[in-house]
Amino acid sequence: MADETNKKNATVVDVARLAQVSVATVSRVVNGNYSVRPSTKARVTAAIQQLHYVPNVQARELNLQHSTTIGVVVPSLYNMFFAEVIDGIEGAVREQQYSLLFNCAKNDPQQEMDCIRALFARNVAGIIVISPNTAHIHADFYADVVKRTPLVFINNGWQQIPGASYVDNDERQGSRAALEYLIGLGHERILFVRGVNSDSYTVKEEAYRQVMGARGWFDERFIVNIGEGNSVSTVDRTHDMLQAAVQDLQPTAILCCNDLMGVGALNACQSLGLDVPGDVSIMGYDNIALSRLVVPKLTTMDQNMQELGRNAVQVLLARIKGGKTQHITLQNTLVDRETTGPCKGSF
Amino acid sequence: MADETNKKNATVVDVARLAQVSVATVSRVVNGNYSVRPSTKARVTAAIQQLHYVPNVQARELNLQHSTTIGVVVPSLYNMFFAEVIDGIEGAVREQQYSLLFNCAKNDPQQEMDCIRALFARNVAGIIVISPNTAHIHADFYADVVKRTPLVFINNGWQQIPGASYVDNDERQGSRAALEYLIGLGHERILFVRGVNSDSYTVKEEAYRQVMGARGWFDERFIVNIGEGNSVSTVDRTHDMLQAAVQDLQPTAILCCNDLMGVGALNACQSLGLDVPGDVSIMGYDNIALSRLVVPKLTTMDQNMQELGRNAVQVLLARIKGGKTQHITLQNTLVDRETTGPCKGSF
DNA sequence: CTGTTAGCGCGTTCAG
DNA sequence: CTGAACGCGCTAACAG
Repeated sequence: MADETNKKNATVVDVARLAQVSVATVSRVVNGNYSVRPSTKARVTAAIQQLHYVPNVQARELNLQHSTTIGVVVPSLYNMFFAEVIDGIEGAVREQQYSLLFNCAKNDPQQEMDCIRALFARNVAGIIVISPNTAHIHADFYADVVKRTPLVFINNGWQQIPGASYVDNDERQGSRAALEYLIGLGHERILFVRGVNSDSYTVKEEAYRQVMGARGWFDERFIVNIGEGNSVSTVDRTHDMLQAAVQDLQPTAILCCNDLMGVGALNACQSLGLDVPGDVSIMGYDNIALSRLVVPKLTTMDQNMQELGRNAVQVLLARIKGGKTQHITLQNTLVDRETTGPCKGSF
Repeated sequence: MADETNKKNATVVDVARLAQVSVATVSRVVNGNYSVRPSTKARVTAAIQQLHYVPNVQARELNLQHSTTIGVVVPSLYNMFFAEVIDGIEGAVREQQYSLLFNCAKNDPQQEMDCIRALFARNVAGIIVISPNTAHIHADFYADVVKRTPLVFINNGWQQIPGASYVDNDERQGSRAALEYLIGLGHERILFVRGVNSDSYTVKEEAYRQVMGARGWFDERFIVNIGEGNSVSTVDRTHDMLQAAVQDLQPTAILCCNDLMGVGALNACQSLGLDVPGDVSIMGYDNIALSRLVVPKLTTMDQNMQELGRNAVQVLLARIKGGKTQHITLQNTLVDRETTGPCKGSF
């Protein structure tokens, strides 16, 4: 009822005055770290209620010299992969009572650096960078960042920065597993579809060369590079480029570096009138929601994005609290759905 | 060279000491709001460089009594709709040199309120809530929020909170336009697909009833409710439920309340061996990336998510700077792609 | 043009 | 158990 229509938010001083105590006492009941006589505690609590008092975290952090905000930088929001990783991060961050400062670099190295700098100024306790563009950023830059604040990279295979932590997937092993699975189904003519501008494509291609080469099946022409691999247009470009490749090379299976390409491959086969998986088997990589939305549902390798995010938070927080840097590697697991099946021989 | 390996970040005091000036002078060159003799300015600048000094925004804001952080609350990240709106928000926020505190309510009203409270404690300058769950939250709650901080709702049709701002799409008009388009193509037997737990479905259904009723074509059975409409499983559930409905009712066109349902409808028709758009036309709503990824590409109504986000930021900032609340309504425009075509009569 | 000082909101000594 | 005073990093007001 005695509702203060005062615009300004209440502070410890206001509460102290109303409760007839000192600001120190207010602080004590708010934080509950020192004993306070029950009767005065009650008075303070009442005052807090009445004033709708909420402690100012900024002021507290300034005083305590320690932040409870962590920053995250992501290259784009247009690949669900990132959205799902962020979802994992956000959940873990909230559980720990931290807050999340969100920045999107829009696939631009310059903006990526700007984001990091902005985060510094905000006095974050640590930073998580998803799929950083380290190929286009001075190595010194992140080396300097690490001197200032704990840093965790998610899915960065390009270069190691001493002092940073890493949470990755073992995409080399995952790619091998995918290929072995296809081979187990009887496939030999396996097309490999990759993109540009990400180290992960290269890692996967190496696995492909090795597995196929060991069996004497490797053929350079079976590697198709469809260019930019992380945008919406990736699907269409894959669709277009693969129609020709499939007709020329007559593969019985196609392994794609991500699900966007996987869907593009699926569309291409359907445009060609081929049955999937009757005539040709298709595998994606990532297991983003999209892979479950198409018909037939895409068989893929799960990059467990949620876990990527949760692990990154855990590693970061451990580091913030004085622990060491870590390098966690998760295993990709195969999600067997509807686009793969036994090889029926040539078609 | 003289690289201070000191863990602590440099402060104005450090810079002042090194440059042999007072802290006030440092502040002046940093903010450039008062004139400083070029020679001393140079000394200060040099010291800043040498110390890698970055102003502490938290401290500045505490002093200035005004925040440059805005908070955003989103119900989920698993519908690309939200990801794209956030993308718009993030871009606009950065342009204005503000930062974004990100919170995900995971479709839970309780968590939605917790997010808002956490934002208060962080002393945000204002808050944007996307598709709030006002149906399950005390009206008082948001009424109180507005007393403390500027608030903008994106896509909230449920209830008006005095003192809040709104950025919406005119989904009523958009739905009418969609129907008129279908009718112009010769369709009369138009199935309407909706979900639960969002006011937007009801708005669209009203438009459907009105447009169809005016022509004497309305039939209650042509309204199909597929339940939860914003999750990944929405597509599958629509797929399942629509197969029966399409066989029973023999529609020549299907209007869906969002693209997830649109894709489900497309899958259903294809499972039935029907040609889209030859046998039946399908329209989605939203124009999320997914609508461009399926084959054939989905005709849909564009909710211009980017603009939703950018407008929300603009409205919020205007309010923060002392302006009035606003209510902006955007128009949905039709995106004519490959799932709609002229009605060939019954099939 | 430059230096000194007060105070933003808070938690924590240190005295009582 | 409680209160007074200090300082976190910064900017604005006021002197010089």
